[in-house]
Amino acid sequence: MHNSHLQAATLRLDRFLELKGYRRTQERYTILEEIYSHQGHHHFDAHQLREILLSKGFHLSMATVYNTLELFVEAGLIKKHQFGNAPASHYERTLGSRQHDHVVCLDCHLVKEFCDPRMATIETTVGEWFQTRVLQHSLVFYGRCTDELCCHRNEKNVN
Amino acid sequence: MHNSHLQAATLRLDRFLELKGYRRTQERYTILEEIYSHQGHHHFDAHQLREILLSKGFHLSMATVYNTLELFVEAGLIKKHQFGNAPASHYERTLGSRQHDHVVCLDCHLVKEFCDPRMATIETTVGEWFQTRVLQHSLVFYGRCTDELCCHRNEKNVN
DNA sequence: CTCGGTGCAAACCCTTTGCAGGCGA
DNA sequence: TCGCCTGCAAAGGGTTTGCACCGAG
Repeated sequence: MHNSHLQAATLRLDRFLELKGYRRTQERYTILEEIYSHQGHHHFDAHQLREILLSKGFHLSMATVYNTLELFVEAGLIKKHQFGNAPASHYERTLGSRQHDHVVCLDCHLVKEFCDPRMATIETTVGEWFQTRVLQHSLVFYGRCTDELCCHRNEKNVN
Repeated sequence: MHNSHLQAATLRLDRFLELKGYRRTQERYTILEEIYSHQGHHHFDAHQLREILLSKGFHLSMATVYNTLELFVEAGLIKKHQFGNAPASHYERTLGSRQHDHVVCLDCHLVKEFCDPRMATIETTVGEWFQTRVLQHSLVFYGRCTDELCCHRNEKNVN
C-alpha cells in the first residue's frame, strides 16, 4: 500500500537529479525508499535514519545521510523541522500528505499534525503586510496533552 | 524612556526568586537590566549578550549566561526562539510587547514582528481538537523580503 | 557558616569539513 | 577515464557539565 508515494518520490528525484546534473547513486535511492516506504513514524532525525538502514544491512556514513537529506530538502521531497529544545533536526516526507502544522507535547514529546485553512489566509496577509514573498512557514503549538500514552500521565499514574 | 519595562521586569524577577527560593545575585540583575534597558535589537543570542556585558566591563561566564537565560525563560521574562537553520538560539524579552510572531528573510535574516488575532483563535481550536492545554506556540514565516536594507537586494544592486 | 551560584575548562552532541578512494556517466 | 559522491575521522560550534571557589542569606 502507498507504493504510489514511493513511485512519485522516485520520479521526482529522477527529474531533480537530471535537472541539476547530479548522479543517481545507490545511496540516494535507498535512503529515499526507506523514507517513503516506512509506514510508521513520519518524523525522524538523521541518526535514526542511519540506524534503520544499518540494521537492514545497508552501510552508509553520517556525512552521506546529511548530504542526502539536504539534497532531498532542496528537491522538495522532505521538510526539515526544529522542535523546541530538541537537539537534533527532525525531518518528514512531504509527498502523500497535505500541508500541515504540528502540536508537540512538552511532556511526552508526541508530535501530532493538524491542518487549519486559516493559516493560508494569514500567510497571505503577512506577505502583503511586509511586501515579502513567503515561501514557507513553521508553526508549532507546545502544550501538555491528555493522551493515554503520554509518559507524563503515566508517571503520575504510577505514583 | 521605557524604564517602566525594566522596573516591571525587576519586580517580576524579585517575586520569582523569592517564590522559588533562588538567590538575588548581581549577575541575574545585571543581565536583566541589559536585556530590558537595551533600546535597539529585541533579539539576541547568548554570546552577543555576554559580549555586550564584557565590553561594558562586567565579567561573566557562558555558563552563567545560559543558566540565567534559562531561569528568565522559566520566569516568563524572556522567550527562546529557534529560527530556521540558525545555529544559535535567539532570545527576546516578553514584557513591554504584546504577543507576536515573526517573519524572517531567508536572504538578509532580518526578523520582523507581526500580530494577527486569528492566531489566538487557531490556538483555541487546536487545543480543543487535541484535548491539549496549549501553553505557547512558535510561528515563523520564511520568505524573501523587499526591504531596501536587505543584503540580498544590495548584492544584486551592486552587480 | 551553608549551600546555591559562578568561573573555568573540558565534555557533549549534532553537524560540517578535508581528503583519499570508489563508482556513476 | 573523469570528477562527483562517499567513507572516515577530525574539526567546528553551540550548549552542558563537573568541580572548586565565592558570596548571598
